[in-house]
Amino acid sequence: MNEKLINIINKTGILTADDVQICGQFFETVVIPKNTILEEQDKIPSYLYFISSGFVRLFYKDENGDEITTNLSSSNAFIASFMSLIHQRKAKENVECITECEIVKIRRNNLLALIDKSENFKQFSLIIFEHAITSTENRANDLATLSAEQRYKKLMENQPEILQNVPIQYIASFLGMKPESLSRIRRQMSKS
Amino acid sequence: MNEKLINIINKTGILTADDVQICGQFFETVVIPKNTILEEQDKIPSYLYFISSGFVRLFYKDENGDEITTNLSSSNAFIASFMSLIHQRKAKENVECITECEIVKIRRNNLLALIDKSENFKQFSLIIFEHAITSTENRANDLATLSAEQRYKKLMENQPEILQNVPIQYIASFLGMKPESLSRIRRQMSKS
DNA sequence: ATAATTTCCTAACATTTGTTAACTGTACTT
DNA sequence: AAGTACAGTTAACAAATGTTAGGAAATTAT
Repeated sequence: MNEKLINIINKTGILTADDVQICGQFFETVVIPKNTILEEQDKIPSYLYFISSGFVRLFYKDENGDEITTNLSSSNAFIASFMSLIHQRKAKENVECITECEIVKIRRNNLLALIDKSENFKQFSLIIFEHAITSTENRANDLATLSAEQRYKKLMENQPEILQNVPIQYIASFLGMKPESLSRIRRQMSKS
Repeated sequence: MNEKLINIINKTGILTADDVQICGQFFETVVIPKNTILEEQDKIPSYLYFISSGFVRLFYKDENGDEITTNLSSSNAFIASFMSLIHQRKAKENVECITECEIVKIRRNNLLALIDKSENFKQFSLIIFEHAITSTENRANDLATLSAEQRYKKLMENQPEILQNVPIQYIASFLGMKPESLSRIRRQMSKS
């Protein structure tokens, strides 16, 4: 199985070597070209994804056709249209590879089987899920309490690799501002 | 058991009459005075709450001691510090009754027992959980894409009862703006 | 009931962010 | 290679929101 995924799993300390062995049967590693849509808005998603390398975003198209980026993730993160994946509902968002990515994926039914089989894996998947929710909560609270500049600075500190590899327009959308505003903020910061 | 809770349960069509019967043993109805903290930030929460009547908020104190309201709920909604309740972790937020409330609550261990016993109840609790997550996602997306005035109008349309019963300062915080800004928006809207 | 405290509103002003439009550079097509 | 589209930047201006300060109204405490 993918080495980075194994590392992440071991870091949690939840899964035994046997558990990891079993997992390996269900995870599949694939290389995905830049700009590929992995899961599509309004369709029922099939996979949970682990990003071994590369950059992935979640986004939805609003009523005006504008793309709203709701999540930016990179190496060692799990990503999916979580709620829709679990409930087998139409996804509210697209999952897209921004760069070429090495992706480790597991089908929903296999994921559920693992969860059902192993208490450890149930715990592990809960943690993945919790990360996703925490990240949404943090985005909401940051948008509610921080200025555009503060939000950008926070992203710089927490996920600097994003700034180097993700188009500015996606970053601006994720941070809840217009690309022109983000441009201005970057320029002003580079002055002082 | 509480009638409103039974109605909500029946609406989903998931639980049988027997299921509801069993639930009744674990849910407890209480009347809570105004301004009571049900669960406290940085402590491990114990209960899942159903609001039979009244208004409840989630809020956290930030590093400056400012209170940030992250959720405003009223009758027929479930509320809790969900992730912390499930994982038995310190809560990131307080759960507070804004008005006098009739609350139906269930202890975490009983909730887990029900989930474990009944596939139906597992499904039901997943739906409760999904609502909570969807509401956080919507808050984030609204904060990212709508102006302060648009956010207020949307709240007016979706939860008008909130405006009559929740202090303006909490509403402003929930909507990610200063109370003075909300005041101005309300005044300007009342003019035209 | 009165006083004290808190909430809400108002207004003037400052700051931030959005809008529009033009321009540059880059990537993609043919 | 030329042409076209797209992404990012810049600047001037407009609009929205924050800040500060003061006062009115409501709530709570004495």
